[in-house]
Amino acid sequence: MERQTTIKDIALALRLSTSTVSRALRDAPDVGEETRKAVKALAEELDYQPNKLALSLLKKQTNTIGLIIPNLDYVLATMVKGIDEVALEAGYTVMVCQSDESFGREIVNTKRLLDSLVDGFIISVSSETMIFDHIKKIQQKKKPLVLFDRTINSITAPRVRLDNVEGGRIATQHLIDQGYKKIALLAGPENLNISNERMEGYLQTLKQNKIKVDKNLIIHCDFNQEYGKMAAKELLIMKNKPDAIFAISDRLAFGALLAIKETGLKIPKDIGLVGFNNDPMTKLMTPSISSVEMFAFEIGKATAKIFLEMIHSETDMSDKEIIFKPKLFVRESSSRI
Amino acid sequence: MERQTTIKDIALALRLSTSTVSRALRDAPDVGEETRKAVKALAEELDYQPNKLALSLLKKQTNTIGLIIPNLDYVLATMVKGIDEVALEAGYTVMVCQSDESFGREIVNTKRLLDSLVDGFIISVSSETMIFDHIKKIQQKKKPLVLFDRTINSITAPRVRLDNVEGGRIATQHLIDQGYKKIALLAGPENLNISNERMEGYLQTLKQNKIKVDKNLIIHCDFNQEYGKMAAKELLIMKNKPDAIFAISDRLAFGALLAIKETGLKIPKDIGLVGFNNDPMTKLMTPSISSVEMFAFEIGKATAKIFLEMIHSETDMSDKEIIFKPKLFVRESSSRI
DNA sequence: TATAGTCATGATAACGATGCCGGAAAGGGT
DNA sequence: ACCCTTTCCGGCATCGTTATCATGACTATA
Repeated sequence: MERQTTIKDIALALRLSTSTVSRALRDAPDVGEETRKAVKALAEELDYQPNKLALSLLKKQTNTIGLIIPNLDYVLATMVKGIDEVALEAGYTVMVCQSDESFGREIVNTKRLLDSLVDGFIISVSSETMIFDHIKKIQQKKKPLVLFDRTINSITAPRVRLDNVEGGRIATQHLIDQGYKKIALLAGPENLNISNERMEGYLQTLKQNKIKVDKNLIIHCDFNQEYGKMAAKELLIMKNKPDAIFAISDRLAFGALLAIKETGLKIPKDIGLVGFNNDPMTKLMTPSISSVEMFAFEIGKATAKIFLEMIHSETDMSDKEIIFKPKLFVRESSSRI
Repeated sequence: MERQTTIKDIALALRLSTSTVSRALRDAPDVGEETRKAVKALAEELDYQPNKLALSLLKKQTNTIGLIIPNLDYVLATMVKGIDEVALEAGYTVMVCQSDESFGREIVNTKRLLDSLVDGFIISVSSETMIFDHIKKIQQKKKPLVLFDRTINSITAPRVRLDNVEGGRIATQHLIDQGYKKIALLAGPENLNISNERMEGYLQTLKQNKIKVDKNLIIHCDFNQEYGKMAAKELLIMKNKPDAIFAISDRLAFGALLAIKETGLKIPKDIGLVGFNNDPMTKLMTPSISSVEMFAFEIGKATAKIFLEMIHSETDMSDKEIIFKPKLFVRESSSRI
């Protein structure tokens, strides 16, 4: 690890004070023209890079964003890309930490990032997280915080998310419009907002269409193909089995697709299927799977923008909420008419 | 942004010097037992956290790893997870930067991370990268550097990767064993190591089996389903069209699968298909796709371990190379016998 | 009793940069 | 000849922490 050239080296070489060198490099007004040129020339020659640590220590600002996410699946990876793009543009670096859907890991990550003195946090909580003390701690320390995708109602902070209820509605209504009568719901973990909201949309739509809710047709499971497959199997061996499945995520839908194929049922004739996220893979399956687009990249960008706004302006934004409207992409798996 | 409690606050409150407080907190030997207790108690009460910036500035060490990757697809996300796990364990935080397969972005990211004074770099290059000055600069600054997955031969640094030639061999040999005669290759970008190595394995195996290489059956394209589909279509409308396709990545294989389906050819009867990466999705396709497992998680962990070794030991490791052996998972898309 | 040796603590410099203040030199106006 | 303003630059403190050296009080030893 080579010693970096510092402002002091330049000062010494040119018989100037460090103050003057510092000013020259920053194009401060009160520096002689020749001095400035000499300093810049030497800085260039010695490949001088200002030491960010020293600056951060002084300014109490690291230009770093702590990003905590539960995993790196298609949707989150896309959101991260959006966040990254905006942050980079604004001169911020993003520290990504995966909680791996574990409450414990999320706490460790939060602590780590707090210790590293990130300027603020962007968080999407793990599915296990039901206690939010670690997040409250961030706010106690008055660090900017933005929640996205999987938001939390009991925390007052700006949030960016999809209108999941609406997503549940359009998916369910579409299935009903296609003539499906007994629509099952493959839901996510029980305490997860996004899952419950999509379920809410599902329930609302059933009621609006005067379809009785059958609780047996609602199954919760973790976001994982295997679980999705098992859960779908459970549904398909019931006496009163569904003629359509609305999966709260595409991963679950992929699992369901496998389960359906194994039972020999025909899609979309015998049974319909709609997923959520509009994963590019949905197009590639046979049959292709209808899915609800959630504009992950845009959500990521909007999140980063709000974060930056929060950092740069003094106004309270804690009640700001940006909600994206979902859009259904109809494909073979649910096109019966 | 609330003022953090510092060592000075504690010193002032207890009428001690900062030196003593510092020693007490670090369990240094020459501190009175009572003093130590008092300091620790107060530190606890005030929720004191040592300022990492100050420490880093002093120690010239940030406990941070700069990770540069071309994207966050399944394989890389899995590798990142492996790296993250090992790094976290060792007290390091990973700064992930996506180059998005762009040479320019890769350079910007490198510069950023260098400026942020990360302790070292772990890099998998973008497919555009053919000039390595930015990477050489890292080495000039004597920062530890480990290359993984997409490594570079002209740079002397420890590397962790798959035996891609072997991967190409086992995939190709498998297709030959299944009775396929005219095996096409869906290759990646022209200057990408991993793609060329897999191609090398393909070529070797054809020669060993006395099969003449038909250059028309080798098509290069970017890692993207759409391109994969287009390239496969090109192959399938040829007069002398192939009876099997070996795709250098599963994404390309997914595209190829679509193309094949559209032509109405039967898999695996009329045409065989083998992919690379063993993406979980390969199991879910219809038909399921045979694929070469590359042990991404293990590669990630091994990479991080080497990095840590490099940081902690003084011995030169620049010729260290860890090579994982691939394993073929045979599925429906190539099981003809 | 003089000397050396422990023990607990304090003072100071340092890491690399910036911000504020003050001062010398030069120029301009009366 | 005097004062006032610019212009340009150096000195010092500061950010939070640790390392090194210094100091003072007490104890043990000959």
